[in-house]
This record gives sequence, structure tokens and C-alpha cells, in this order.
Amino acid sequence: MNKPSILVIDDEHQIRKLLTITLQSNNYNVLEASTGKEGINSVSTHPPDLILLDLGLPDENGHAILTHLREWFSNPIMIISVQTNEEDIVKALDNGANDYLIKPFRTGELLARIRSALRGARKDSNNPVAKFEDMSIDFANRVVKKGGVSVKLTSTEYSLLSLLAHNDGKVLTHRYLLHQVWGVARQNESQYLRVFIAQLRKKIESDPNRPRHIITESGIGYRFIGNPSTF
Amino acid sequence: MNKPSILVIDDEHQIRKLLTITLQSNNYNVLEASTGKEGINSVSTHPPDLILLDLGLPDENGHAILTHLREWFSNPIMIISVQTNEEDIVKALDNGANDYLIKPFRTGELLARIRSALRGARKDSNNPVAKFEDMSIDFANRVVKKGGVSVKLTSTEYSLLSLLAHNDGKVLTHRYLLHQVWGVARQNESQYLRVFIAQLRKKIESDPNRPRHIITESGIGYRFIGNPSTF
DNA sequence: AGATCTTTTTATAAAATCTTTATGTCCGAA
DNA sequence: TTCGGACATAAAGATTTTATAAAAAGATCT
Repeated sequence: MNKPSILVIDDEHQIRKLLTITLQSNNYNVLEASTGKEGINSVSTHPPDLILLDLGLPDENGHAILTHLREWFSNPIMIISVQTNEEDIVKALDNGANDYLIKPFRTGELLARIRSALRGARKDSNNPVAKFEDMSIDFANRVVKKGGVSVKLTSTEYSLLSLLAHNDGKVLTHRYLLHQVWGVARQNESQYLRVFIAQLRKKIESDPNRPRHIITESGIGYRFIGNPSTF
Repeated sequence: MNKPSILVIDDEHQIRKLLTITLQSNNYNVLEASTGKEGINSVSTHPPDLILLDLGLPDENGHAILTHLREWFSNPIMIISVQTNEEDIVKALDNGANDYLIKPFRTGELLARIRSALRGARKDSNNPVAKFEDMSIDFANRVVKKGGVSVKLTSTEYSLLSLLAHNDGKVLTHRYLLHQVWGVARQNESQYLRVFIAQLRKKIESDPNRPRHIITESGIGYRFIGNPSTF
């Protein structure tokens, strides 16, 4: 198995060096960047598993970098900063940071927090294509096939199916599905879900009246089952 | 209407009160528990979206509760503690905590960290499954199997079974079961219990007339026994 | 702009679940 | 042995939740 890669964005050479050595000796692959721009470029070419971002950068406001990264980078971002005032912490967390550590930090704690963050972010979808009994989903290319024939899905339909399929076998609540697919504002519009679930079933189930892949859990939510026969 | 729910596990009434008020006024649904045991039972009937766990609990070592919860509960768990020593922090994080906040904490930061945890965390780790002689319960996925085949349970049925199974071998009183599953208002509706126990037996017992897992303790309540042969 | 596709909203039918009622069983105490 | 209390179970009734079609509104593309 590959080592997790961590990108350290910090303008202070000393600290960067220290972090790099610590992380490397704990079996991480370390990438370094001394400015925000450099960091962003690095992320776009070699997306790391986690980013350690120092908020005291010179060339740009650290918060701006964070916001910018969060528009498209979804792995954990951990902030390191000398700033102890609450406003900064809250702002960073609300801008998408997963954690906020105050300098000077304790190495053991930093490592433990990194482990925790990486643990949570572990994605099961290294496999770009999932094959089930009578259908398959090619996540990389957004192509869904049923019995070898590709099925045309709208963007929302695909999001919903993709989310369900990534959690094969697990019940996902209405609220969670709505939150993930439509956003916070639509968290309670359960009817959307019903409409789209019905559409998905019409497209991927052999008998939409007796769904085998998309199961409803009344009062809770829905559950995707890739291979119904072994369930 | 459908707010995220947070379970506060803390033995200090004062702090619990404070947290509850703060969280409620920030649009969360709050559940309270004053002991680890209580917390675990609450989680089994009404799994919250996030748990705030104080590590200074009296009845059991907080770390043990954390470990126990993590065996099947996959939503975020945030630790609150007066302990500032690194060893405790590292241990908690490595035992599955998502964050660790030192008391006294700042309210704004707490709320921001909760938002962050709720936003990000949806980890599907390989969940251990409670296996019994002829049945199994996968708490994280909410799947109950009998003889390898999954059994369809309604939301209430599952809550009840989950609560019983989390107290394997122990008698739970009618009143307690009703309170936990249906709420205070239905504490005395013993007939509900009979109806649902009968339904559960029909679904998970090989011979519902001679139940081996769900035992009646006449005049007191019910007892779940995972492995009857070794009991 | 017009045609087409997609999402949102509305309406209603259907299904699933919960609650209540009715009836029967078991078991210990008088 | 009979009675009463606690329990089991089926089934009817009530309520909640879900499915689906279809219309309205909004986007997109040429």
C-alpha cells in the first residue's frame, strides 16, 4: 500500500523542515510549498491526501487560499497557526478547514490529528468502476450501464445514484442524501428524493415496481444494494 | 423541522445544561445522557448525527466508552475534557475520536468544530458486526441477518432490537424499553411492547413459540441473549 | 426566440407502519 | 379447579410515509 501524501504549505523554512522530517519519519510522503500559489499549483498537479496549511503566509491571505482550495479539493485540510483568537479559528473552520492547531504544537498530537483526519477521509472508491449483477457504474466517466447498455442519467440523478452506490449496503437518511445532493437549503424537501428515486428506479431497475437495487427504508431513508442475491 | 441531532454525554449537570442550551439555540436537536451506559443506550435507539463526549465520566472510563461506541457508531464523536496532557489526547484520537477540545472551551470554536465535523465526516470503515449463533446485527449499516439472509425490520422494530442487543444478557424493564424507544409519553403502554416483541420474534427467532434470543421476564421486562447455548 | 431537456411543484393513489381492539394462552394463587 | 393478571398474537382501523404521473417553472442549446 502507498504511503499517504501530505502537502506542507508554510513560508517559514525552519518549520517546514521540521514538519517534513517528522512526517517522513512517520511514514508519510511529504510535498513542500513555501507560498500559497506554489501550494495551489502543487495540489493541482499532485493532489495530496492531506494538506497542512500555515495561516501566516506572506503572499496572500491564508483564508483566501483555504477558500480557493476548498472549491475543488476535498481531502482534509489542517490549519496550523500562531493565531489563538477565536475569530480566526471559526473563520478557518467555516471556510472548510478540518482542524485548527495552534503553534507551537505538540508533535504527538499533530500526528494523532493527522491520523484521525486521514482515517475519516479514506475513500473506498479507488476503484473507478463498480460492477453489480445486472448493472455497472463507471465513476471516472460517469457512465451507468444496465445489461451492457448505457443508461442516460441527468446530473442530479447521477449524483444521487453515485452517492448511494458509494455506500453499498448502508442506509442513508433522507436528510443526508438531500444535504449531499441538493445542499443545506433543501435538507427537508423529502419529496425531491421520492421523485428522483422513482426516476432512477425506472431507469436502472428491471422491475421498477419491485426494486432490487434501491431499497426504501420507510421512515429513515434509502439503501443501495449492488448485489441483491448475496444480501 | 429536521435538525441535526447531537447527543451530549456528560455527568456534570451544569455543563450538560449549558451545552444543551447553546446547541439548541443554534438549531440542533439535543439528546442528553449523564452516564456512558445511558449514552450507549440512547445511541442504540436514536443514533445521533454527532456525539459530544466528556472524558471525565464516573461510571466507566471514558476511553472505554469511546472504544465501545466506535465498534459500531460511525458518525463523528467529539471529545471534551479538562485533560491537557498529550497522552490522553493522542489516545482519544487514536481510539476513533474526531476532535478533542479542552475545557474550558470557547463556544464559538465549539460550534465551528461541530459544523466542520458534521460537514465532512461520513466515513465508511469496515464495521465489525455483532455475530450471534444464527443471526447477526450490523449496527453501522443497520442490517440484521438471520441465517445469512437479511431481515427487513421497521424503524421501531430495529430500535427495539438494537437496544436489547446492546444490553446482551441483561434484563431491561418494560418502562425503560418504552421510555427509550417511544419516549416519555408512552412509558406505560406495555401493550406496544408485546406487539413489537411478537413481531421481532416472528422475524428473528427460528421458532417464535420458543424464543431463544428474546426472553420474557414476566412482570419485569425482556432480556436479549445473543448466544443462548453459552448462557 | 424556440425547442428541448431538467428540475421543481402539485396532486393523488398506494403502501407501509403504528395503534388499538379482540381474543386466547399460560401460570400461580386462592 | 377456578380466577385473575400478565403475556402472545392476529387482525382491523388509523395514520404516516412513499410512489408516480403530470403540470409548471427554469435551464440550456442552437
